[in-house]
Formats: sequence, C-alpha cells, structure tokens
Amino acid sequence: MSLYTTGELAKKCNVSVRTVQYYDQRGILVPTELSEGGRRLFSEEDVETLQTICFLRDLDIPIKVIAEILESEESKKVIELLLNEQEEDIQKELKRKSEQLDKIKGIRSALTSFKDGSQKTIHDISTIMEEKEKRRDMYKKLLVVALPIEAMEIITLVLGFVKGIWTPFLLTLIVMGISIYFLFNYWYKRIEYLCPECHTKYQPKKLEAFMANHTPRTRKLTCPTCRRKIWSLEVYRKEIQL
Amino acid sequence: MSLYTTGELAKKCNVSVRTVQYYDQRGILVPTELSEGGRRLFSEEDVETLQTICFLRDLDIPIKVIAEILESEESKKVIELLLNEQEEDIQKELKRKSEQLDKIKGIRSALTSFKDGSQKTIHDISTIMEEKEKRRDMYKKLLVVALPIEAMEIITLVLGFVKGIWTPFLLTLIVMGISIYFLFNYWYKRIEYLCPECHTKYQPKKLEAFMANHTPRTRKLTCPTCRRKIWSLEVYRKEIQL
DNA sequence: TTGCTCCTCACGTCACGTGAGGTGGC
DNA sequence: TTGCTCCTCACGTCACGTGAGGTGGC
Repeated sequence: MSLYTTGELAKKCNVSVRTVQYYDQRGILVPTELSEGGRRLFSEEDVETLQTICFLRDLDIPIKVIAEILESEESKKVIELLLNEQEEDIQKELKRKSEQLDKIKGIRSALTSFKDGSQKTIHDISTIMEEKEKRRDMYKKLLVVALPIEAMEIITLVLGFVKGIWTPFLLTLIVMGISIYFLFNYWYKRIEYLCPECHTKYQPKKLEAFMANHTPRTRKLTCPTCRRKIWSLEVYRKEIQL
Repeated sequence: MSLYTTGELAKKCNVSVRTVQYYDQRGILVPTELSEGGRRLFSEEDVETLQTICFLRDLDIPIKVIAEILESEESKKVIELLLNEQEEDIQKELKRKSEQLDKIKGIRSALTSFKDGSQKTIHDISTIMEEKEKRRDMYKKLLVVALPIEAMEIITLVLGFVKGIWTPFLLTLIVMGISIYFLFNYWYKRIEYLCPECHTKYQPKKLEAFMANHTPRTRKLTCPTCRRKIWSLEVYRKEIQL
C-alpha cells in the first residue's frame, strides 16, 4: 500500500504543506505512520480524511467542530444539527453581505452630491444612511394620507365634468389645502438639510423650503452658514423639533 | 467644550472600551487630550471620527484602509476606487455564501440515503457533491440528443394516426432504438454506484442497471460487496472507463 | 555531494476579547 | 476610604502563512 509524504498529500488535496502540518497539530489528520527520520507518512485513508476536512472547511465549519465530527461516530442527527447551525450562520452572513452592498450603492449615489471625499463627507454620508429608513418610513406615511385625498380630487373632478356637480370637488379642494398644510408641517419638523459645501446641518425657511426646486433626495436651498444657494441633502432629524 | 472619557465614548458609539483603546493604538482614533493621570479624553470631533470608523468597519473595510482614508484628504475618486474594491470582495463572499447554502441543502438530501453519519458517509457525500455538476452536464447532453428523437416519435405517431402513413414512425422507432443503445452506453460508462451500506463504489451489471427501479439520484441495485439489494447513489465517475 | 523535501520552533496576520495587576478620580 | 473607571502589558482567538535553521532521503 502506497504512502504519501506531506508534500504529496498536500498536492493531491490542493492545500499547503503547512495546512497538513497544522491539521496534524490540531489532531484531525494524524499520519498513519512516521518514518525513522520523523517524517509524516499518510495512507489512502488519511487522504479521504483530508478530503472530508476540506469539504467541511469549504463550508466554513470550524476545526473544533470538524474534530467532533471525526472523533465520535456521529449519528446523522448530530450532523443534521450541525448543518442547521451552520446554515443559520451562513444565512446571517448572506444577509449582512447584501446589506453591505446596498450601503455601498447608497454611498456612491450620496457621494455625487459632495465635491470632496473628506472625512466630513464620509461622516455626513454615514449620518444620512443611518436615518435613511426612518426617512423612507416618514414618506410612506405621508403618501398613505396624501394618496386617498389625491384620488378623491381626481374622482370629484371627473364628476364635475361629467355630471356638472362641482360641490364635491370644491370641498375636496379645501380638504386638500388643509392636508397639505399639515403634511408640510409634519414633514418640515422631521427633516433638515445638509450643506455639501460646508458640512453643516440647517433648517431652511419654511417658505423657501416650500417653493424650492428639488429632487427626491436634495433641494436647492440657501445655506445659512456659507450663504451659498446649493443643492443640499435632505436628512431625517435625530431629535424631532416641536 | 465637553470631553468624553474612553468609557463614555465607547458607550456613545456602542463599542467596547477595548475597541476604543485598540483604535488609538492603531493610530486612527488619537484622543484630543490626555489627562494628567494619562487618561484619554475625546472631543466631539473624535466622536465623529469614531462614528466614521464604525460606519466603514460595518462594511468590513480593514483598519489599514480606514487609516488611509482618514489620514490623507482623499479625493472622491480614491474613495470610489476603494468602494469598488470592497464591493467586489463582498460580491465574491456573497457568491461563496450562497454556494455554501446550496451545498448544505445538497448534503441534507444526500444524507437521507445513508443510514449513519460516519466519516465514510460524509466523504461519500463530498464525492457526490464534487461531481454533481459534471453529472448534471452529462444528463443535459443526453437530453439534447434524446428530446428531438422523442419529439419526432410523437409527431410521426400522430402522423400515423391522422394520415395512416406509418413508415416515418417505424423508421423513427428504429432510430430511437439505436439511440437508446448508444445513449445507455454513454451513460453507463460515465456513472457508477455507491452503496450506502458498505460505502463502496461499484459498476452494476448492464442488464440490471437497465431494468432496475430508480429515482433521479438513486437506483435499486445489488451491491457486489455486501450482496444487498439496496437503493444506491448514482455518482459521476472520475475516470471514465472505456 | 547536491538539490529537494521535510522537520520543528516561533513569530506574523486580523480585530479585537479577556484577564492581571496597578492606579486615577469622584 | 470605597467603588468605579481607566491604564498598560500580555496572552488568547482563528486558521493558517512565512521565514529560520536544521535534517532526511533520493
């Protein structure tokens, strides 16, 4: 029966010599024989063991756990349990990684609003990202209120044209005016703006905020610190001002 | 201006005291002041720095890279490059993790065919998993050849019924017979079976293999080693026997 | 004898965690 | 004075990688 030296085994299983030595040290790949000169000699069975180890390591199963599996003649149930645990860990990691990807995409798009990539800029972006979900939730709430009113407006408008009954439309118009007032105030209390030039947060004046040109994430406002009229980033406030 | 002690800063940013000390040691969070007793005192600016560090660390950006970002007033382009690199790494990890999940699912379903969870069983499963793709590719090839013939068979059969012309059907039947012979041989040379009882690989007899009851992954065959008629697992051969 | 392989320390990597033993500050 | 916090070593974790300096085996 042919025996393998450390190097031969390593090459056969596509690992480093050091890895084979390390697995011996950890007690999960003890050579069948030792030569007189103290060199490790591995049997075919050892090859299978190393293959099994590599297979399990590919799943990021820690060496301690592999040792447990190899030592005791584990029942299927124990292995299934280990697999379940491992699967959970991997699922978590998977979730983390895809959240990281989302974050990176968010950073990229936020970065376009700033002109430098200084520490301040990164910190500003981190602030934006942290409050991102809260901001999104706020907009959802606004929509939930605004959409039905908008729909009513259209319906009553059609009613007006078709049937010539204009009272519902006018009533809805009043309701809409009042809603816009309250929604705007709700929104105004919950957001502030970040100047991409001087990295300060500020509240715009109500009228300017209401009238200003804007995109979903930015608004062209005058920064009270650097006095520039600039596309500023909308940020959800940590402390809501009442 | 209020200064924070190590513990206060740590609590504020949700990290351990040791982490704050470590970041100081690594030179990315040097305290603004030191008290007479040698205690670290951190300013508001330091809080922002730590927040920035935590933000970048959440993306698994190594401390060395964070140091580079913080030290030099990096331009946006450098940061974009770093983000691209990081995104690639994360993409790779993401791919690895989802492959691991697939593997675990594969192991689970393979495990049901074995009655124990011994080292041999795990090794057998690893063998199966490794050759899984090759086996799948082989079946795809078989299908590519078999499906058109099967289709022809149906078409000519319909033709026979509708028009009463049976010659095409009979010709296709002959072609099909010949194809089955060659496809079977092609398949037979490329697979072998693994006995879940005694963990040996064997080639079944041609006739038995042809006639045996089977599922997509197993076939009820007589193992030549342990003499049992048992549901054995189909494995793609490493060396194709000619 | 000459390469090549292998051996065992033993330190390095990475981002901290975990004591130990001592001290600052209220 | 008593807790509590903080300090600096310094070792532990994890799975190896990387020399150093020495030797086995063809």
